[in-house]
Amino acid sequence: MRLFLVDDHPVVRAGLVALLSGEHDIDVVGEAPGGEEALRAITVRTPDVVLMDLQLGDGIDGVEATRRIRELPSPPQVLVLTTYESDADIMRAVDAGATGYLLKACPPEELFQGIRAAARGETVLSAKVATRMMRRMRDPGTALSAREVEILELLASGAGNREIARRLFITEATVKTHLVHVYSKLGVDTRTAAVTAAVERRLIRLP
Amino acid sequence: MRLFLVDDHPVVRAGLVALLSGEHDIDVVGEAPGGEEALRAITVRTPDVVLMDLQLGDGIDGVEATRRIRELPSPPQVLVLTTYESDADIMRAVDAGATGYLLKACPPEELFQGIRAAARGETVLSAKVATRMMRRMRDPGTALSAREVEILELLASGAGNREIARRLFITEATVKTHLVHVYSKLGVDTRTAAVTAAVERRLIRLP
DNA sequence: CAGCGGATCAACCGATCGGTTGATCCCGGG
DNA sequence: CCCGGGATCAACCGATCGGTTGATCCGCTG
Repeated sequence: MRLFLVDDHPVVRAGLVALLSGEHDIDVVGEAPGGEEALRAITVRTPDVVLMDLQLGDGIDGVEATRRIRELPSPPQVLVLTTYESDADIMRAVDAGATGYLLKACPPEELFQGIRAAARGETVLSAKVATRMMRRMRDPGTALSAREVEILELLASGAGNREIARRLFITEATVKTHLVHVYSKLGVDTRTAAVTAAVERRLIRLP
Repeated sequence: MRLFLVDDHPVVRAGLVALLSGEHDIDVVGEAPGGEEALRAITVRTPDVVLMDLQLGDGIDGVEATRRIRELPSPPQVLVLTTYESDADIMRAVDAGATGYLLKACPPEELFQGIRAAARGETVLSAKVATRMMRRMRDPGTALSAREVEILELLASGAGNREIARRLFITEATVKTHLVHVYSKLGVDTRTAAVTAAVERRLIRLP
């Protein structure tokens, strides 16, 4: 099974290579520190699975890299391996076409099995990630939509309604409508309280 | 030279061991995923240098672990190796007794040299970290007063000016004056942006 | 197909916020 | 003793926000 690594930290790439050297059915056929380099290399190394970090320093981020990889002809599976478990990160990664979402805190054996499962095209999620997704499914009444989470992230950056509208290519009226829903679902009535509630519930993550 | 690793991610520990195996003057004499385990192990492994991550999952964080290690009799040097370069993290780590502060994004060779320098008791800083510290020294006018931090904490709870005034037994006018100063010092112009800036700088902590 | 929920937009209005100017009080250092 | 800085308060005003009502469009599901 051919595996390609994408992570901006040399230490992590070296660690993955070292850990995977004991798994003889998994061959690391290449690695890259950023999304652009990965896209170029993947077309010639033809991996079965790409192990992708979401935070990639400068250049495109892991979500955008995942999206472009999945748009290639006969693309490899993309398995996200990252530190954070916010709804915003998970939803975006899945939307971009990721086959799975594992946390770096997971034990190595779970990582190995995840890579093999991803190669078979199976969806693989860390226990904590799966729990979060399940809770979202069970009570969709209180779960925020993807759009509402986008609003929250811009809210957390300190943007006003006009700025949010501009960045999402919608009108202020729509932003306000979303905000009313967000406030209602989080049980708050100010933008600041919404941000702190969202951070505490791990809906979003402060950079 | 005897080195001890503290990092909650098995992948990172394996990576460091793999990278350092090529440096024959550096012996990894132990490793731990958390601060408590590290403290117990260090007393018997007697390393010269401890390589410390700041984010350690559950339990005490890297700063607190560093402080306790430096309180041991004839303690090892502690070299911080972490992902972030926020002013607050740097200041807190240095205050806790860290010998140096390196970023995980740095090239491995810089890491090797840093470990050797730390073993000699020299202070070692990543270039970006050194730049931030210099700017911090030159511009101390951004320190918030105790009262302003109190205001920020109530701000983060989502309280309006009236509520803040009531809880601090002052008038709304005074709250507004404090807010103007807080905005100015943090370089923002909305309450929400002030909260996120304050959280990132660790001036306040979300519950 | 009918209906539901999500996303979009509009208009209105009172409440709150952000910015400005100016003032008093008190403490501690030069 | 005077000065600076922090904390306190006041009044004003334009901008923004929060709440409400109502509407259209689209995709999914029973």
